[in-house]
Amino acid sequence: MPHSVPSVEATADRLHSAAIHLLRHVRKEDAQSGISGAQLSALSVLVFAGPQTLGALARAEQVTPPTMSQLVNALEKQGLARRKDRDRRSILVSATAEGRRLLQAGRRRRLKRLARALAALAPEKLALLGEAADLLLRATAAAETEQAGDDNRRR
Amino acid sequence: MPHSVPSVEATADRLHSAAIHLLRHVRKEDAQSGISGAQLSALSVLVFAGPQTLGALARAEQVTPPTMSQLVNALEKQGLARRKDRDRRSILVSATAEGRRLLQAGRRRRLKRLARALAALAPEKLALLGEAADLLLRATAAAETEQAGDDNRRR
DNA sequence: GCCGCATTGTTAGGTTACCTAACAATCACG
DNA sequence: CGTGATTGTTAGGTAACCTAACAATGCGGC
Repeated sequence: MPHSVPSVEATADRLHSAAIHLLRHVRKEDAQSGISGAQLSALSVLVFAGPQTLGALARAEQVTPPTMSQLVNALEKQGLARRKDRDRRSILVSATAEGRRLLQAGRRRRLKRLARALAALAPEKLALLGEAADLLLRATAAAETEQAGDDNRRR
Repeated sequence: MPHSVPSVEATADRLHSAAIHLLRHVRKEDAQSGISGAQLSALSVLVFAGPQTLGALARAEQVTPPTMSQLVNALEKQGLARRKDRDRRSILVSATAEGRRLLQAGRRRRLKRLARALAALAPEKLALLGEAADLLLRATAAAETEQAGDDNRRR
């Protein structure tokens, strides 16, 4: 087992840890949004991935349909999302303008906090981080689609 | 507003997104651990940061003391953590050997999944990711200690 | 020494997030 | 058509969180 070159395992470990700390850091801003983490996260999917059926949204959030139904109830009651019939059994959930506003405001707070943490870095370090983020996004996205079949079979 | 050099804001944004996707990806393994996400996360702090008072653990998990008390109850009932008196009002919570085992097993599953996603990358990309992880860890850690005073004042 | 005040946890009681089981309705397709 | 798979919701329960109130202890000033 070679280890002279950066091992995949060690890199995975450090990335994992970094991601945990990063999100723990920025999540401190979320209290100010006035809605819960679960609702915020669902809303975020709606805003960035667009309108979804309830089932798709549940899968995206790794939650069962009844749970998502109730989260959407809460979001609707606050005017942040809306149900719309697609055919007569499935529905499309989408964010309202107010939902988008609330989400973006919270997101800006998160990013601002993260930006403060990055402010002291030299430009080339920043560039390196940017490139790393892109690599990571592509790698996890690829792994998702690969394992989509797997996961479906497993449930 | 300059944008020729990689802007801090844009980089923060991509890192944020990458971290979210990364954790969403690996979290799929957690169901197999048999305990809940909240318990797993608290246990992880105990294993990696060592024994803590209940209050410190609550702060680390960004949760109130009663909530943490109840999480620790659950962990104790399963033999994964243990309370120990420090003086006669404060207690030290620590992971048991079984707690450490369970945590490490889950962690290995997470890392394995992440490693699979990284497997296709060229060695130099891996090295880049490793360096990025380190940079990030240091940057967020520094920001934490800086804002510790701030946060204390705010509560 | 001791008195007040801050620190540390727990109890009580409530809300929200999540689950499984059961169901209702609709769609798709032979 | 009618049967089986898909899509949501209702019902009922547990776990995760909160605030308020409290009990007990530690600690610094006098």
